[in-house]
Amino acid sequence: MNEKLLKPYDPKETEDRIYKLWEKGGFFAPEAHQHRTDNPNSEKSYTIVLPPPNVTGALHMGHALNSTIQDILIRKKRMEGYKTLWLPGTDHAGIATQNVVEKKLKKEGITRHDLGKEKFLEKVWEWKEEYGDKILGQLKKLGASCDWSHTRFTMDEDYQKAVEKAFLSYYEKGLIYQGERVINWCKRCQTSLSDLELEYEEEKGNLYYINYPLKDDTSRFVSVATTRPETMLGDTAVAVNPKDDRYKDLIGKIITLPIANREIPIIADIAIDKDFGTGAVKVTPSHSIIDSEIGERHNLPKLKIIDQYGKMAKEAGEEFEGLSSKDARDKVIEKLKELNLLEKSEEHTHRVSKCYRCNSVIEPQPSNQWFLKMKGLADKTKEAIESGKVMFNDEKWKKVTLDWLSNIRDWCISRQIWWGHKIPLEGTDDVLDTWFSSALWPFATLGWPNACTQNKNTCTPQSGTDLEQFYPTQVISTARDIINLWVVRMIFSGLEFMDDTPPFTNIIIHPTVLAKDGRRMSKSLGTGVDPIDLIDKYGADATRFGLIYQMMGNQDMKFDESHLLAGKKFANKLWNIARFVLQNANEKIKDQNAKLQFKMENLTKEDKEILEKLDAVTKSVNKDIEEYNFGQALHTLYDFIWHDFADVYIEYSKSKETEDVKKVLYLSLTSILKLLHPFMPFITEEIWGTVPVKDKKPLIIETWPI
RNA sequence: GAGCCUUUAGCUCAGUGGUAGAGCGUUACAUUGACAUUGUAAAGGCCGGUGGUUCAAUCCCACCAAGGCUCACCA
Repeated sequence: MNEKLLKPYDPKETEDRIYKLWEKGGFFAPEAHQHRTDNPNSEKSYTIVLPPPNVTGALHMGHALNSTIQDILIRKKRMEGYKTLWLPGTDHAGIATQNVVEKKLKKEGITRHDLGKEKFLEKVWEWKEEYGDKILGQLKKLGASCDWSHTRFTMDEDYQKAVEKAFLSYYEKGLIYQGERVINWCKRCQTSLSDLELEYEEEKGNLYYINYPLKDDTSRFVSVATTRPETMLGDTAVAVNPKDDRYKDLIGKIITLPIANREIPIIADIAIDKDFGTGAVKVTPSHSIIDSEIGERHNLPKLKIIDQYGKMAKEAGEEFEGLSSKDARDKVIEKLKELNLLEKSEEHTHRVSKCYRCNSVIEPQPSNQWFLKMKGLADKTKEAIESGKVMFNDEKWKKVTLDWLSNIRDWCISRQIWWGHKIPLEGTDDVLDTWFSSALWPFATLGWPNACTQNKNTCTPQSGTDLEQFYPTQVISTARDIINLWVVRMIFSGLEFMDDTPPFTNIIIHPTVLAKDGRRMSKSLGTGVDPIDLIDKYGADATRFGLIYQMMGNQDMKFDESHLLAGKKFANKLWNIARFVLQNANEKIKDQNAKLQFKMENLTKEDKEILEKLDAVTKSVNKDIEEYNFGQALHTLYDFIWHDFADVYIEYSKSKETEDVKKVLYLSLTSILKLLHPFMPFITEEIWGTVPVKDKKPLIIETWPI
């Protein structure tokens, strides 16, 4: 027996060594299957693109879980003889990365404006080099069998060309347009944001009821309810529902807007809910997206009274100019009280939209931006999902996604930040929404558009290119919070640019890893867990085990470290099982390779039972992995290995040292190692290295036992 | 406001129309023989609440409660 097995298993020493063995052997490359002679899958490719982590920070538990899921799939397919490619990379993450670099500079007392654009971008690139490599290094620690020679970054030179090409292609088709519209504006980041880049928080505030006097009869009022009285300075109408009997006679009448003393009309619009507030709404077309839509329908003038920093603008009136909106609000209320026009105020909880990157309150603003028309692209995407060309692992996401696509607005794709892809047209310094480039990930990473045949609107890949070999991919695995931001956009981008071929067939939305108390894991809450610490403490295999063992169904999981302890114990158990079996494997077995023959009639009841169970376990584990029930597969293996094989059969074998028993032990061990390898790749590879098999290959490229 | 999910042992979770299961934790006993990161055994649950369907409900249905998620232009 190999002397290694006589010592206890040491993950720290083993894991780095094994990982190097795999890398040196070139086993992560798609060609790793070529050593096989009899391989029915040799022509089939199996591709997964890693959701590129942002270069903002470090690996978190979600990455660890997601990478383990993808690694399980890739390792199994590799063992099955497929031409596998797991393509890694990182995302430049526009606003997020610009913000972290700005924060770092702030500690040194400088702003990006002090540095200037060019110098600032140099700093961001330095950051990217440091953190981009770091996070990929952490994936290696976890055992991720990515093909590192295919590593991509969303701002690689080729990738930038792909982004340019995609933009111009939309533009030439008339799908991208520029226009002045009210958009979501982050006054901290000084940029526009798409509807998806907002987060909502409940806030307690007040609902103020203000009396607006009629011009012709100053004794009559229309009472309007608002949470933001200061915006009345920009009102250009009051709107009521056309079916609201209370106001029918007032439609078309004129109101004298208090404080500003402007004349504004009372209009009728179906967007108004009769039952909320007073049923009459002040309309501020410049500072509310809904109001701007009402304004467009009625050709209302726009009055921009709040500037890009959230301060009152000149148009708000001299006495308000320069005030913060809070101060302006206080002042407006004071004035209304003086005028005796504040009818009442009541407590009101409402949802405030905030920037998903810096948490500042969003200030809707009219702004000249670029938009991508969504209707047609959304319809294509819906068709692909409805017809089953792309499938979610859980039906509920299908429904949610289709609903979202049915109510979609045009996508504001321009951002006023410095870090990102420049809009490839003259006359603008804007960059693109970071998700515009992420949307191209499944094909831009594979050589699109250079790998396409010439003179075609859609792409037919040239023979032999990565694009031809590895597109479409088979499965994408990601977190639920980026289904709309990313997954949907990849689908329509694939359909648009790759000849109606969706970028993947299956979508795995994995559980969210929560802290044990059910709260979100986050650094600022102090609830975060660093997967690298866990790997140090338990080993990568045990960390993977702990995560997958807890992943039953698609429920979010409250992360419990005790499962990692179970994984560590299990690794030890496996190590000792191997030690026992290999101590007992005699010379004869060593010569016979893994294909051991039995005479069934000679086997005992116990022999037959364990072999039958092994067969059943092999089949169910295979099926569970194919159906993405990873937790279930691991439970099955755990129970079989520990309780059926070790507790029962190994104990039995001690009293019955026949040739057949040794064969059964040996055969079971080799199958177990193979079945367990996708889940716990390091220890299984290490043990495999000591197993006496003829013409043995590393386990990572051995044959899957079914 | 609409939709969805969860509730089972101290903790994290499986599960089934007919005596309730795992891991971790706890308790007792066992140790030079693959493994104390072990083995054997034990304690521990009116399966969130109330009604209904059924011979029979933790499971199916309705309602309620608590917690969570997603979407939406309620000012």
